Amino acid sequence: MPKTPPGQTRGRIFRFVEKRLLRGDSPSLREIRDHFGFRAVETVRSHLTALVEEGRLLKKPGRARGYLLPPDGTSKRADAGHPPISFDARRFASSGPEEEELFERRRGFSPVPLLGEVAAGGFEEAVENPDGDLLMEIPHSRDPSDYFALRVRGESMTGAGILEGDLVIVERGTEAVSGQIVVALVEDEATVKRLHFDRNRLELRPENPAFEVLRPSPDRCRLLGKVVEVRRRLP
Amino acid sequence: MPKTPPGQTRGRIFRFVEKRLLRGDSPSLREIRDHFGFRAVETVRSHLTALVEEGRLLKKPGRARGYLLPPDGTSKRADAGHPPISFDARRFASSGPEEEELFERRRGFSPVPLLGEVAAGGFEEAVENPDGDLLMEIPHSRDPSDYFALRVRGESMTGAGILEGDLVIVERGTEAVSGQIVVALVEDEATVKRLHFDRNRLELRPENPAFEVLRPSPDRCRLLGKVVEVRRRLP
DNA sequence: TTGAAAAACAGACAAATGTCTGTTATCGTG
DNA sequence: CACGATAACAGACATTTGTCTGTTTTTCAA
Repeated sequence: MPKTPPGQTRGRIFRFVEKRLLRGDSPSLREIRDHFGFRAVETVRSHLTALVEEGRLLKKPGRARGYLLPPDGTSKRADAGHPPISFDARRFASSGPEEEELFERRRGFSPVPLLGEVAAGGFEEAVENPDGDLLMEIPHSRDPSDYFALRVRGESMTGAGILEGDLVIVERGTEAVSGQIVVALVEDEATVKRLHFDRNRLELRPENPAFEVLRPSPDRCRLLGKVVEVRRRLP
Repeated sequence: MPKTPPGQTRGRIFRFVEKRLLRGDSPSLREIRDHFGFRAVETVRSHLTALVEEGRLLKKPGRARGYLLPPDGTSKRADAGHPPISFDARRFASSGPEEEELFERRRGFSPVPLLGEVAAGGFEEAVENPDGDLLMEIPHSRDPSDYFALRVRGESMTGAGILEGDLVIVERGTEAVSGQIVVALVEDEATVKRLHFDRNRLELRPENPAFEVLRPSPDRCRLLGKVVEVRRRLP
C-alpha cells in the first residue's frame, strides 16, 4: 500500500471513526483496517494513538472499541491540516476513579426523556412513564438528568415560534431569569410561557394576543425549568 | 443473590442497556454484571439473549459489545410486562451480506451535516465543508445521506414558526408537494419558503406579510429538498 | 543527498469479551 | 406436593480485540 502525504490518511481515519461514533457504533481496529484496505492493524492503531494525542479523540484504556469523541465542539471538522486544539486530553485519558465520570464527559449526545404533553395534567406520573427519548447535545458541565422534553399543546406561544405539537426540551436546576421562556406547573398543569418578574410579582406571559397573562400566586405555581430547545417535525 | 420475580430483572437490564446504547456506549456483559452485582456473566447473557428473542434488542453476532436497539420505536418503553412486539428480529440477527446493511438499519439516530446558512451564497462549496453534525432520527427506510441541515437567515418564515437562526433539516430525493415547506436554490442562493404550484407555475411563498412571493423561472430555480424538522436553541 | 519523521507492514502476544455446559435455588401452578 | 420454568451461579473455553516490538518504505526539509 502506497504511502500517502502526511496527515491525509489520518484525517480520513478520523472522519470515518467520527461518523461511526456519532452513530453510536464504535469500530474496532480491524474494522477500520479493512475499511481502508490496510494490511496491518498497527497502521490503524498508530493513527488512532496520534489522534488521541492531538486531542481529536479520547480513549478508554483497556477496553474493546473504546474510542470516543471529546466533549463540546473542541474537535470540530479538521479536514485540512491540524487545527489548534486546546482540549486537554490527559484529563480524560487517565483510567480515573470510575468509568461513570468519563462516561458523562464525552461528546455530549444524551438521551432526554419525553415526559408527555404540556398542559396535560398529572405531571408527576409522566415522570415515571416517559414516551421515549430524544437525543440532545448537552453542555458537558451539566448532568443529563437535568433535562426532559414535553410536547406542546395549544397556541399560546405561537408568537415566539412555538407551535402546537412542538417538542420543548427543558433544563431544570438553574434559576430562571426574567424574559426567558419557561415551563411552569400551575394547578398541577404544565404550561409554556415567557417569565417576567414585575414588582416582585411573577407573571407568565403568553406570546399570542388571544391569550391572557397569568399571575399565579407563588404557592400554586412551581417552575419546572427553562426551555433550551424547540423541535418540530413536519409531515 | 436472591431470585427476583419473573421479568423484573429483565426489564431493569433492558433499560440499563437501552440508556447506554442511546449514549452510544455499548456495555459489555461484565459491565452489566457488575452494575447489577451479579456474580455470573451468564446471568446477563441469558437475559440479553431473551431480550433479543423478544425483539427488544438486536445483536451483531461474533463481535464485542454487539448489542443495539431495533429500528423505529418498535421496542418503546416496556416497563411493565412484555408488550406485543411485531418486529422480526431474525431479519437482522443473521450475519447477512455485509455489515453496512445492518449498520444502516438499527435504531436510527444518524449524523446530519450542517452545511451553513440559508440565503448564504455558494451552496455547493458548503457541501464540502460542513460545520458539524446534528443527530436526527431518520426513517430506517431512507439513506442518511439524504439529509442535511441549514441555519436560517431572515424573517420570511416567522409565520410558520421558523425564526432567524433556527436550524432546518432538509430531506432531498422525494418530490415536493404543493403546500410543503422547501429549500430552493434561486440564483445560487438557498431560501426557505412554502412551495405552491399554481396554474403550472411555481411559487415560493414566504410566511410573513412583509415579504413577497417569489415566482422564479424554472431554469433559475432548483429544489434542494423539503424541510422535515426545525430546531431552535434558546440562550 | 542525506537523515529524521511519518506511513505502512508483519507477526507474536495479552487482555477483554462472548460462548458454552452444567448446577442449584426459587417461584408459580396444577 | 411435585413439576416445569426461570433466575442465578460457576468455571472452562474460544473469539475478538488491543498491544507490542521490529522492519521496510516514502516523504520532506536541512
